[in-house]
Amino acid sequence: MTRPVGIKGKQTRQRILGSSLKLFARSGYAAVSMREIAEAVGVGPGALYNHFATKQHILMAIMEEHMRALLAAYADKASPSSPAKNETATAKLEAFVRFHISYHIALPDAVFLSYMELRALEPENFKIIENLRRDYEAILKQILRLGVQQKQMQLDDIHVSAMAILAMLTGVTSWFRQQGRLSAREIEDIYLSLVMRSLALPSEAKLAQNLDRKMA
Amino acid sequence: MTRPVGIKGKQTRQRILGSSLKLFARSGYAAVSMREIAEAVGVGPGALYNHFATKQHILMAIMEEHMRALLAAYADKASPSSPAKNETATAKLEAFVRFHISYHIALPDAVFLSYMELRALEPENFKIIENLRRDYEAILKQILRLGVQQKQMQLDDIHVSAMAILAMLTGVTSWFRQQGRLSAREIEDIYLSLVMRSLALPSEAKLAQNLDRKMA
DNA sequence: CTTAAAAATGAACAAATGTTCATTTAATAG
DNA sequence: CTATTAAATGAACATTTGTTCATTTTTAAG
Repeated sequence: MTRPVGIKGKQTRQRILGSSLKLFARSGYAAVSMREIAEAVGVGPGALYNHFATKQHILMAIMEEHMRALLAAYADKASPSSPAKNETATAKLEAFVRFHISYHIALPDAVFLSYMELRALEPENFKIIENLRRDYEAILKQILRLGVQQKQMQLDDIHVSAMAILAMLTGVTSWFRQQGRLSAREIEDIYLSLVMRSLALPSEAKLAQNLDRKMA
Repeated sequence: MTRPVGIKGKQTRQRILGSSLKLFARSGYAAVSMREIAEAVGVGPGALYNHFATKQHILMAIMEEHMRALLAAYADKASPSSPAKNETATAKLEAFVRFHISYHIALPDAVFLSYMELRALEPENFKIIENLRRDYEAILKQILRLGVQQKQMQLDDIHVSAMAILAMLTGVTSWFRQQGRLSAREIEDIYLSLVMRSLALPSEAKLAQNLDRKMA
């Protein structure tokens, strides 16, 4: 028996991506062999090459599809619900934080992998993923810029603030466990509160203001 | 010629650790071969085994020494300058944030490695590093606990807040470049400001308060 | 100066690596 | 039903892997 009954090609492709994602996330790209992937899929080693030219192509497919899905999911969730132009920066930020946390909690492996294995990408692939990442970061930066412009937020540096907030939010995947003490919604609320306060206007956050003065 | 003149053993050990750190940080533990390390050190492959029993021992030595150095550096910097008991939680937090940022900016490779390659550690080694990491996290948690107790800070959850702040601070290593637009000190200030505001007392951060209400 | 320990060499080993390929089977279009 | 294509097999390939070891050289102690 060489080819199981009732199996179509596209299905196998998806199973390869799924198994690879799990294995790469657990052990790292370099530490996973094609034979391990094949075994996890339940297939011979050679079969993988009917769907992907090289191991690198598998990694790239996972990362690119994840980044595009992330951007598409945000576009879907943010745009149609209410016309973006009419929203305040604060409301947009809340939507962004909630989206980011819930999405990252739902797909921890893909997020973890896309962050950890950037260095395993060949230069041209790296550029593509890096650009998609920049597109996503640009969303938050734009919200912060709008918040400053609308005098709803105070911050010292758009870029650093965006990087700091994203690192904080994404970090949730490193400790969150599905059966843990807190629900996804509770974690969303806690992170949202931290982010909102960190950008509070100076006139309404006197403690922070005082600390700033003390530092100088 | 098999053994160069004027080379003592301890020097080679340090050069192995240094070269391995760079290579592991750049490409990942699994992607670096013992031959690459040997070549970087300027030595034959067999020589490595005069100093470390296995590749895993090299990784473990780097990580353990880094974590112990981190804890020792904090103890050195925080304790002797002023008796810890008399400091406010706010002052302690400022010291912690400044220490963390400056230390992580100074040693980005070691920090990056110790975070990224935890999964490359064998179970018993993992436990040891995880415990050292917990010791470090406990420092921040204790400061937050004190801040709440002294009514200088407001936060929803000690553990989540600590994880969020640490992720934010540590994230600096992923984008900071030594010759970049901002100096280390400027970055310290920006992060400090973000952290301080995120823990601002409710009475003094009405914007955040309002947002909290809106969420509920 | 002699001698034992420490350090370095580089060839060698078995195992594992990513990938290829001739072959066989299942699915599908005409 | 037939012919073609897509999918799967598993043995085979050349490299590369972590590690060992007999040997040689340097260091340092008595």
